[in-house]
Amino acid sequence: MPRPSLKDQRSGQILDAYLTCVARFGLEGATQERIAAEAGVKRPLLRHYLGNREDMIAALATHVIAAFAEVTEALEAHFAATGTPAELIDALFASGDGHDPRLMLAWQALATAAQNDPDLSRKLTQSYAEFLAVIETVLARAHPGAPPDRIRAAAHGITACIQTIDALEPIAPPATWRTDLKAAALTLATCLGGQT
Amino acid sequence: MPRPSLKDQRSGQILDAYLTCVARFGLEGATQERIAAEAGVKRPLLRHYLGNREDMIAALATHVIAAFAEVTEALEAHFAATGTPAELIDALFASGDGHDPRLMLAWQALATAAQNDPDLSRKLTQSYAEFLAVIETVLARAHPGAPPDRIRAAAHGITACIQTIDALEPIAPPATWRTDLKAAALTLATCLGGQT
DNA sequence: CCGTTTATTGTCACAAATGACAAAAAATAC
DNA sequence: GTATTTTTTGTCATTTGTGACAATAAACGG
Repeated sequence: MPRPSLKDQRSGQILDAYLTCVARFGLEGATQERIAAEAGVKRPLLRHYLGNREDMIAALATHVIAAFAEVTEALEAHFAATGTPAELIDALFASGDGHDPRLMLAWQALATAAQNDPDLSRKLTQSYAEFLAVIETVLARAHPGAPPDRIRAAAHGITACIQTIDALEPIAPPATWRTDLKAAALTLATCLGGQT
Repeated sequence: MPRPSLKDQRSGQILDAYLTCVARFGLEGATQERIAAEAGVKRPLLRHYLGNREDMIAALATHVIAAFAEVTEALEAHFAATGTPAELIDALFASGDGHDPRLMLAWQALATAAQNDPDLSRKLTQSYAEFLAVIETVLARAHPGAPPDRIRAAAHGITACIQTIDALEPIAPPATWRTDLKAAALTLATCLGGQT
């Protein structure tokens, strides 16, 4: 019988290196040389496991969207039925926990490249919408009387704070910025009950 | 005497095309071919007016930071001494007004590339901080009793909403998202008075 | 008209990225 | 040990990006 396949393991390893490079250099800056160096393999292996450049981008998009969905599902599992918005915010802003800034940076890079790719654009929009939906669910449960408009707005604002945290990461922002963005998210989450 | 110099005009024209390409393809994806095509000039002109690749990036960074500062100063001139936070939010989210989504996208692209360029990183951080400061000034004037922490947090949240609007632009988000993000910013601006 | 300065175009060489294929090495079943 | 399949490496041509220089065209003052 054949030699045991390392396809899954190697593919994951290369995809992770790809993710790192995209987060650091952007989508066009993530050359095969850099990816191979980051992954610690020879360049032809990239083609062997993930295909040509187009295939690699598609694989990365699938990976990022899947990882995003995983985060979303984990949040839903933990907070959809129980837990306060404050706990949700705590979990979202817990640094290092299960949260990977590379994911959002790669998401942004893909979004930039999606301007001429309606299908990718649609997938990214959907993944973002699903994330929003979970936040809305938690907020709506904590504030039954709040109007849907306010719930939606708060969910968008909270998500924007999270997104901005990761987007600012490359310029090494002052530590207070992180605190302030978390506080802003918390304000949005708790202010729903304060004023109708 | 010499032929009249078009340096300023041409430089501006090329820089604008550069900005467009960076917003669409990212910093590494903005090749000289694309820039020249976008600007409607031959490629060697880029070198003639802006220098080599490194010079071009520096020129773009200067341009983006200057444009950002211009927006900041305009805001300060209009709202620092008078005007409500609600009017500020209205101005910030007025589409097409004087606001150019390419600017924020290029800012992000530069930020991504600034990971190995401490000087650029510092300049970007500073431009962002100055923008924040103006928002804080307006909020503090409207809510004299609010603690500085809350003011800072609100300013960060509002800025995050603006940043996210532009960052989502490439994927052509639903119209409600824009409305919701503006509503979130408005909530942050007005919620300061509601609860101490 | 002439000279000077600038704009504009053309062209070359060099480096980097990518795509594609061939070949060697390794591991497992039989 | 042999065959088979997979991994891994090596190497080529093609394309693209960049840098640098030369040459032409144009505008203005004298």
